[in-house]
Amino acid sequence: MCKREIEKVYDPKKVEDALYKKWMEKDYFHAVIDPEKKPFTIVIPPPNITGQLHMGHALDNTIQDILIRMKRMQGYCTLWLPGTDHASIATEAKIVETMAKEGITKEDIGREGFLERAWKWKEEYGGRIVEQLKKLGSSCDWKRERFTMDEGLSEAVKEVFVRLYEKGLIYRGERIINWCPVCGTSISDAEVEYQEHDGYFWHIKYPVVGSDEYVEIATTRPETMLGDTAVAVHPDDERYKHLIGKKVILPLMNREIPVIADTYVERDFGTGVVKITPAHDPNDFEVGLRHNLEILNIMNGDATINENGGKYAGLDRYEARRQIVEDLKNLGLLVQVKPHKHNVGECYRCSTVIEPRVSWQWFVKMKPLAEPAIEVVRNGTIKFVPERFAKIYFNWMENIQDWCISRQLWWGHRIPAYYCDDCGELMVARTAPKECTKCKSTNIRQDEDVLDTWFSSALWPFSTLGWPEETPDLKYFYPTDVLVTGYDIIFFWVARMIFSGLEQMGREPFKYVLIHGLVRDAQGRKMSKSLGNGIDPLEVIEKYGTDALRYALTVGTSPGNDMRFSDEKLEASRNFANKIWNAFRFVMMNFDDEVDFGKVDESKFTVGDKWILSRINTVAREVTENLEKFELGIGLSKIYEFIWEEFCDWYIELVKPRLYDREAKDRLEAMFVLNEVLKKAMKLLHPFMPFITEEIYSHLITDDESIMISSWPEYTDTILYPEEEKLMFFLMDAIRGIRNIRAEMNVPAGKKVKAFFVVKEQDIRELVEKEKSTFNRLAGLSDIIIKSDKSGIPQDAVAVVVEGAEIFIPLEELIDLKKEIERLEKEKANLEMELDRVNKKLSNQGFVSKAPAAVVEAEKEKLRKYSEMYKKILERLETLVNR
RNA sequence: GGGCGAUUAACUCAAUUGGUAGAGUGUCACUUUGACGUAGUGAAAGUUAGGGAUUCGAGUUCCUUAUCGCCCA
Repeated sequence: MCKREIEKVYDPKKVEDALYKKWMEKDYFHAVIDPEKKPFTIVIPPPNITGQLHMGHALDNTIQDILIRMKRMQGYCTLWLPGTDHASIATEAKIVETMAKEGITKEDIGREGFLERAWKWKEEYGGRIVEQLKKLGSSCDWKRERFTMDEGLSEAVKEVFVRLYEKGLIYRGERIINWCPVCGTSISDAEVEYQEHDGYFWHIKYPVVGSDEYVEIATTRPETMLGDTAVAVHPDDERYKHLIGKKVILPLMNREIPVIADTYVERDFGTGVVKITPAHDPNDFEVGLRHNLEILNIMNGDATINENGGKYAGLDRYEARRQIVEDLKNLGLLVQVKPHKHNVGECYRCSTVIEPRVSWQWFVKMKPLAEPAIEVVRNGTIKFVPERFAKIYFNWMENIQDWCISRQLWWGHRIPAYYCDDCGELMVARTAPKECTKCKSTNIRQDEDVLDTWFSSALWPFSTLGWPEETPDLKYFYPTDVLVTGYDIIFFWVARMIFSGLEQMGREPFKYVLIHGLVRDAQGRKMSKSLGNGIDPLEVIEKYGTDALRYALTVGTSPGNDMRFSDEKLEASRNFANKIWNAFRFVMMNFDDEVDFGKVDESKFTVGDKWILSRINTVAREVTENLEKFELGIGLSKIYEFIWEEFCDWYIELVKPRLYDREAKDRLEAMFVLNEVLKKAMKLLHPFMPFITEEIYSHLITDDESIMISSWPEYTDTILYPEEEKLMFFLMDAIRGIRNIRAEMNVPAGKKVKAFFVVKEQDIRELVEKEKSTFNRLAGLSDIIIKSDKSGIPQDAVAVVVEGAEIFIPLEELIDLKKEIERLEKEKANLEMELDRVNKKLSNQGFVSKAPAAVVEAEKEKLRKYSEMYKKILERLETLVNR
């Protein structure tokens, strides 16, 4: 160890980047398969290449890094596999946007040209977020970094598509899907968000053919009537029974459409008559199938009315709505317009109102895949943490519809399906067929569509490890251990990884799903681009350092709950880093240049030495347990309290004289304990605050090249000193008691006072004798007189009653008798309350017979202790009052 | 409409087999003591949203009401 001047204030900038660089150079993040070791694997939720690091990423990756770093130190072969997602829709939109600025459209440059641009964009900006992840200290195995459109991962996508197709689990069909007119593509059910809108119910009359009767229907989307192919009533509805089988005239279009009976109709809702538009409503589509109705598509991809819409063709959907309502009104067919709140589906990306629309798409048949995926969570093979998220998962999986996977986009994995233009044959193949398998024509073309981004990320836990190749990585690291993510993508991603892993690998993709909440702003609002209330993690790092950011994101949080993020929290975090730094600084300043711990004599260990060694040992056990149960917030608090309160406030204060006195006979032992405890504390803290702990550790006396690859502190029975813990408890209790009295009696801070310690127990007596100077120093005493009874103690003294001793401080003229009596009365009342509570408990038969013996024993011990203290207080009061 | 979560000190949150409610911030008083004022010492602050049940014992389990938030339909 080299002694040197250490800055008074910790400056993260001076160490963080350099340390990360060192770790990279030393290759510590890289996992090398070792059959002797157990693997521990996490795959990163791949951020979008278009993304900018936000607090959500910071939290998610901090949690993963904490788990990974602990496991690495515990000796697992630890792999944290990083990578990025091509984010089909988001990326395509981004590139279209930049092209628009140059006045170019996709169509201008064509598919090839567009993809060229997209890849160029990816090469240029796709790595940005990866660099930002590094600023967080993430110990990812960058040598294994993957991208969802890598060659290997693309192979995996093709392979899965073909396999599912061959098993009949992927099919192409003309079905109703969610269409986003702005993104210009279909999206899956999961990608639709429902938002309450203020709308209207338009009540419209449809004339019945061959009578002067009308039926009245109510609709929230009148423009869809252009595509009506029936009206429906409930089969048991007496009001309309006579109309079933008849026809009505569809106004404006003047088409005759049938009146059908279907139990889907709710008699009590609206008028009890429903218009049926199979091409533009999911429920109507089902009705249409049951009744073999015509599917009449009236809309183009950009949500304008198509040629099937008669005179309304070419109008935007909302303009068409306006005109249709106007026309109906003029025809006298509009009965009434009622305001109506209803939920409207919006595109999760661009918030455009979704248009349900029938079209040819590719689907994954979900039922057979969902069943085993439900089972593995049901039977505990995969556990959600916290458990309640399993319910959300079940709810979704049990009600799942087939998954629409085709997207009308160019950026993504192109669907490996081919059509023969001569005979119409459909071919699904891993490699493009040269000729039609049926008619041998070479006139074939590939499907234009690409796959949903989530189709490829669903394969992430195994595609990144080399699948479909049987790679050593795959064999060793799969299934992975924990997946860490926010609750917002359970449906999008977690669920799909589970069924994909089970289907392709025959095994679950991970054992635990650790769910965290959202990071909100100081007012509790969701951080969003549009609100502009987002806090940039990189700015935070710049200002407070990465360790402070990570601490602030972890402390006092519990899994699955949202958290607020504020400057106050960051300041507290930074202060903690500074506190640690100064504790370390103290140690460094007092170490000798040459220290030989080989000469340490354990018999010279003081009560304080043994106490702190015993405590860090226990803390190590507790923190390990917390981390293994994913209780990161609790674990971190324990380390915090240990370092700040036990190590800094007490141990360092205790040990100072032994260091200042260069001749002290137990100076070496003090240095040893400081080094030892700081080492362990840094190790326990390292997963949370990797940089400062590494920096400090590198200056401590160790055999390790880096804290990152040092061994995790393990609890051992041999470093457990209950007797010393008890004595230290007395020491701290007594000192606190004296300090308290001094403050209450307004004794000037610098004034030293004499104290009498009345002690009965031998071990405490010995402690006070041995640690006399400690008491003097920390409690502001000038002298301590140890006695076994109260004889000879001046009357005008204040009394401090603690467990194990009665301490008297003669304050002479300083004492205010009235005040002292008041104080003692207050204490008496407190003790009476405690005694009352304990007595009630112990006199309760139920408690004594049913509570665990240890709990009863603890209460008895309290009774003994409080009675003793109570007795002393009474005596004291008596002497003062009788004076 | 169904489900889930939250409601704890002035503020923000913890409290994971049910065993006398804790922290950070803030507040008040004192302290230029040789690691740290991004600090130290001491203090004040809570009928754990309301009601009920189970239990020897409930912030924790169950039921119910209220308010807020989220997810699903």
